[in-house]
Amino acid sequence: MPTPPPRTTTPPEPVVPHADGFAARRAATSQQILQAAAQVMADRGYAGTSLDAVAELAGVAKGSIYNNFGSKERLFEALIAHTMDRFSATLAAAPDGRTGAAALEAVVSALLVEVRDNPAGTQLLAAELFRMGRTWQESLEPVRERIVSVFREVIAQANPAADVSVVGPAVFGATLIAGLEWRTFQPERTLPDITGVVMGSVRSVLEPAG
Amino acid sequence: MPTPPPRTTTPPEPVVPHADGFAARRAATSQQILQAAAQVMADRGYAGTSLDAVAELAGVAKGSIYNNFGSKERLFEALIAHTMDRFSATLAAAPDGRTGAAALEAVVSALLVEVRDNPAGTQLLAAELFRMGRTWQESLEPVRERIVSVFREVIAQANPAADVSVVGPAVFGATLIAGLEWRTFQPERTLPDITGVVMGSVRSVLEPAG
DNA sequence: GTCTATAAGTTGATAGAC
DNA sequence: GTCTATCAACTTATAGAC
Repeated sequence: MPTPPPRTTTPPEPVVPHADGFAARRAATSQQILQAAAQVMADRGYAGTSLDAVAELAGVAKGSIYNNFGSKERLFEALIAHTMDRFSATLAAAPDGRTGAAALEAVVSALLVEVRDNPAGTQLLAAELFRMGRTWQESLEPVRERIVSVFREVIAQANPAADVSVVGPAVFGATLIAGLEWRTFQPERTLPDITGVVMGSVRSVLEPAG
Repeated sequence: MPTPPPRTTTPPEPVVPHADGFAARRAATSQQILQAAAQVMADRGYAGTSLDAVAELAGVAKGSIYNNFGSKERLFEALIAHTMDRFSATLAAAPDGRTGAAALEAVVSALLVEVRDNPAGTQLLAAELFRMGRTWQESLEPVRERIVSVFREVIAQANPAADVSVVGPAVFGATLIAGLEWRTFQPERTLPDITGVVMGSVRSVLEPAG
């Protein structure tokens, strides 16, 4: 019986069994936890949110949060990142080739849509974004920057003379606060209606200084 | 955020001062506590703030907080009320007989001054004002209303055709967010400078719709 | 100023899914 | 056989009492 020739290549990697199934299961519970965390944290804030509440709402055990995220802080950071990816992608894609006033209107409208359709994410951002203390500044600053930069850039393109470092945040703030007012107190009004009013309020950013 | 154990005794009455000397002492302690609470809560939020930290920063014993305010929640409510009285009084008084664009500019400038000179109060408002859950809505809604109403009224006076229920919040948001950006990232710029840029951004609210 | 009751973050050990 | 979710115990921080 001839012996097999010596190996000339490295042995095949021990294929991880059921890799896809495990990953899918893990992703599913992570999503449940993130969704629950968004709801609870939007209402109570980071410090006010207990992992017991998140676990109960998500329908998982508290230990699962640690399996998936490692700590409360990292869960929060993942939630911020997740929410921000949504926001940034939506806002950045909104102009979609448009320029000038049409581009700004698309961004304003996109933010209003997020305020309307993603209340938990919007509230989380609004509430935590303004915490300027050292505590969260490092993790939240890039988030704020990504959002504001979309406004800055679309305004700069439409009106190169604009002082975008102040005007950008101003238009962002106008849209955000008007949107919160809309969703909370006048939900019967339509998106084009509110978009038009906000654009009418800030349209002078597209015009020469006066 | 540990929830307080159930009370076994009745809460201490918000003691009515017996004599003027005592009242003055009490008022001084209350002020110190309020000031410390504003600083800590602006950074950490309500739930993230421990009364130990407030007491230490204020230089008083923790028991003094209970003597003066009765509970953490009532301290927070007093802080909100105190901050709001400042804001409302300042904003409402800002027009000082002016009308039209000058009145709006005075209000915008007054809010920017508050953002610059009262950072703790501003941050506390910005962070807690947008918490829409049932938790604080009852105590914070009147606060939001008082601020926004100043903007609504001055705009309505200047331009009766304006849709103030949306435009008011929009101008408030524009000023607040631009002010935060100013204070945090461009503190070297002057108040008239920033006031001018914000007014330039929203000046169309004073003009007929277009 | 000190003490207590308690809530909530964290951590293995274990059962269960794939 | 691995990887994931669960549960109970541990540890710390803290609101409120005295």
